[in-house]
Amino acid sequence: MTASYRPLSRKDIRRENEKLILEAAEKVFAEAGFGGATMQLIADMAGLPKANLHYYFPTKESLYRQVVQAIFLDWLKAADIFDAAPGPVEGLGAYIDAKMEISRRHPAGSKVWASEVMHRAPVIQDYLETTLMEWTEGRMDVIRRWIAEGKMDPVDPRHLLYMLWATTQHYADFGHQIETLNGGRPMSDAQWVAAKESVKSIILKGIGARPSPDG
Amino acid sequence: MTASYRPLSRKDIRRENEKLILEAAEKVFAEAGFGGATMQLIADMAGLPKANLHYYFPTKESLYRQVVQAIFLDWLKAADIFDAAPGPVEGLGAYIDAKMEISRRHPAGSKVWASEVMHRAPVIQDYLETTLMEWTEGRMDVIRRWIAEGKMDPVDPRHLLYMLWATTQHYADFGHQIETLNGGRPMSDAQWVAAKESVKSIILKGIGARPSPDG
DNA sequence: GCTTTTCCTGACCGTATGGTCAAGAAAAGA
DNA sequence: TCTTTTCTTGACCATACGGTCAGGAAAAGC
Repeated sequence: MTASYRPLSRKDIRRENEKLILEAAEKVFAEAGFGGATMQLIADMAGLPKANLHYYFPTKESLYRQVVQAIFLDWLKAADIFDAAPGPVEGLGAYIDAKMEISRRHPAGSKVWASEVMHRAPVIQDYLETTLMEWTEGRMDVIRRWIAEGKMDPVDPRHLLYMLWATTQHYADFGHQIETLNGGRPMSDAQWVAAKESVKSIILKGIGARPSPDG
Repeated sequence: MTASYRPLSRKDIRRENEKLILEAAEKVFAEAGFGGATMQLIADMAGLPKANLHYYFPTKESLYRQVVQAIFLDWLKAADIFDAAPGPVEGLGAYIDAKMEISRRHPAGSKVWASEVMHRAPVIQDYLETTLMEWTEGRMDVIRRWIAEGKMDPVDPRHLLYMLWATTQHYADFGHQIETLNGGRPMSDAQWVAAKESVKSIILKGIGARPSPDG
């Protein structure tokens, strides 16, 4: 019991407050956009005075930058499974599952990213040109290899990737529209399963993915 | 010659200025979001003094509302072809073509819509609940009919529609990302053709669309 | 020509926002 | 214990924004 009353160390305080602020900021940026978000709103949601935000993050833009960076790194991780897979059924299937899960659990992040890109990426253009470019080239190589090995039809790997991004992120970015068309109710567990299955089934069949013989 | 120097009538002036303002507003709202857009920016882009904007559109929100409404009506038109088609190959193929063309020619509108929905549709929620809901139900009926007639696989029509929206609008909403990944150059005519073909081919094959016998 | 209506616009106003600062509280270091 | 460093925060500031308004210009109506 006594241990839990030990005063927080400096490092703990900093880590905890930064996390609190970043989480609040992600929500507010997602709901209001960069221009519509205010430091006061973020402060209220984090339960801290506004001046305290400026102590940890000197400007609104620096706070926003860190939010976007965290999202981007999160997405890159989701694609690790891609490379190790023996073929498109396993690799793309798992990738779709992973990205759908992010859309479900982390919709605010997806919205912030979409907003940033739609506004011509003023903050993360360098990421697009370096990290994302390399990542995309690498994944296209994997797809081309699968095609060469006869594991799927010879589709354009670039547009396949765009379709994967578009379709999976749609469930986060347009979640409000989907909810409205669902009678005002959020998608149930069963509906999420159906969504994943629909997406996977149409895309995998659409590219003529053939299950690995040694799967 | 003399005719072209006739002073503009009141109706002409109004129509012309409103059009000028709406076009400028669409661009600015698309690039900066509702919160980031300023009446001054829109005025500058339209080449009019700010006070003149408030003469035609009393508030920023009323201007925004009209921009979003125009976009929505534009999209509804694009789906007329859907109903008349004998089957999914013609109907969905033409719909994909039409929406891809809008993404190419009218990307700002798509971005404004995306932004509005991402921010929980504060301005057009009623449209979602009425017009869009009815439109969606009607199109799902068409798809179900095609399925019943054996013209395509029994896929979930709802998620098929979401995939169509997501994929086609992605080329507008994420156009900047696509351009960056394309070496910083906008997609060429040939690349647009390839994009359309990729999307159509994967989706139509993915749903097992069978060409109409009497096509 | 005279009156009415519509259009135009520079100057102005209240407010909200991002950001600053000084002074104190609390932990760390010696 | 005394000093140093880090953290906290109410009060404050300059600016930019949405919106107003009065007074004039220009068509329309008669």
